[in-house]
Amino acid sequence: MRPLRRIAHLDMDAFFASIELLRYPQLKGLPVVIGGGRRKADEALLAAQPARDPRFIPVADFPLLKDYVGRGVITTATYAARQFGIGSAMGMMKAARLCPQAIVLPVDFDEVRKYSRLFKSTILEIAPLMEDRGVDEVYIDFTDVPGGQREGGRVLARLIQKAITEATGLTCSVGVAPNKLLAKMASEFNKPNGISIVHEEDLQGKIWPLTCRKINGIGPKADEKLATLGIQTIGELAAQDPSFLIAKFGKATGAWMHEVAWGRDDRPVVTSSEPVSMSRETTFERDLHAVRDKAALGAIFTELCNKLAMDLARKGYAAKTIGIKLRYDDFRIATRDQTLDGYTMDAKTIRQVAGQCLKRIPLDKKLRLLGVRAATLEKSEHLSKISEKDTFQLSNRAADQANNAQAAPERVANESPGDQLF
DNA sequence: TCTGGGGTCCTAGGACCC
DNA sequence: TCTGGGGTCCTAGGACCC
Repeated sequence: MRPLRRIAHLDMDAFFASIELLRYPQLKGLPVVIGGGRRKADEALLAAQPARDPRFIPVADFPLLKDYVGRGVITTATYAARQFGIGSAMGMMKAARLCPQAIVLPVDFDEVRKYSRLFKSTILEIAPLMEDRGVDEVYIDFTDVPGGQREGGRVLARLIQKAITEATGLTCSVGVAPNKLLAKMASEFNKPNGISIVHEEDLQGKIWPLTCRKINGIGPKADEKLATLGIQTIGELAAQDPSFLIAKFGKATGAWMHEVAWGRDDRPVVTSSEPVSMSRETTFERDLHAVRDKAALGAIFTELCNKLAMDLARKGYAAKTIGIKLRYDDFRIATRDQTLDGYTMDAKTIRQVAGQCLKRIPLDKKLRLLGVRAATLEKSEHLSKISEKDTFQLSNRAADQANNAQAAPERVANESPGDQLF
């Protein structure tokens, strides 16, 4: 008889912050927030107050550092900091208001990577089918692993949780359920350091009372739209006619909503996947203008292209599509991209094509972010040797499209800042 | 006092081809 | 000559996630 499908979702508790608490045990129990990992901001943090332990800076002192780190966000907050309403992705300045005494630490990416590898390798020694969902999160297929069926998966979950804590000194939360959708929700039931088991028959009792927002894939927009339709909980969503949801949200999304509300999800645990795109982007310390800050922007742009080329080379990929992204001072985002005839991983080529993309965007408003993206990737060893010249010739179609874009009415002929800049 | 950086997937329209 | 339908590629934007 085929065993029941048991899928686990595991995520590390307050990962970035917990790593720092291991290093500085004297901070245990205190509100601590971790910065957003902007290199300039981290350097400023470390340099700010050499008289004290330079890393222990209360967030209240952040306004003094505003010129350097004012645009930072929080990656993780300790549970003590969360008591004050501080959470991930919150701006540093807002955190400073909510809890002025909270200690701010910069992200130590080397440490994060080290612990990430450690907890994943610990899992793999016990359960081979693991899907990577980021530095601090995985799905695990328990179905055929010894202990994976005992007590609905609790026995194996306990074993893995214990092994991770022994290997890393950190805690994690685990949910085990018939599929990824329910496992992800279950892992949130008992944080931190918890285990939750969900069975198919728990749908009505444990899942339907939750708000729709708890579904992985329903974000703020969909949640708001559901609310305007009078649908708050997953149970209310399940009660809707599929055709109603399809009429409101479109064929794919509407049908999907109905399925997940009934706890149905047959996505497999995927142990490896090919990247779809790679990108580099940066938010400037102050908003920049295409004309007035031409030199600074140009240097940043070239740097991003160089880094992207290095990323491609390091990971062994070449790209056929090069694109750019920018964010205006009003937070609106614009993107442009261009597909080449061949593949490239060359920094100069990337810079040139990205520069042409930039020329197709109106640059009248100030910018706060610039990014460069490589897509339509291919493993570079799969590619036959193509001469560099050929790789960046635009296809006729791409060239036509670029020309059409240049002729577009929103573009100010000849006087576009893009022309002056590039 | 706002709001990082790196991703994935979906939609929709137009070009182009059969 | 007119008309239509399907399939694929390309581009832009947006929602969502970690």
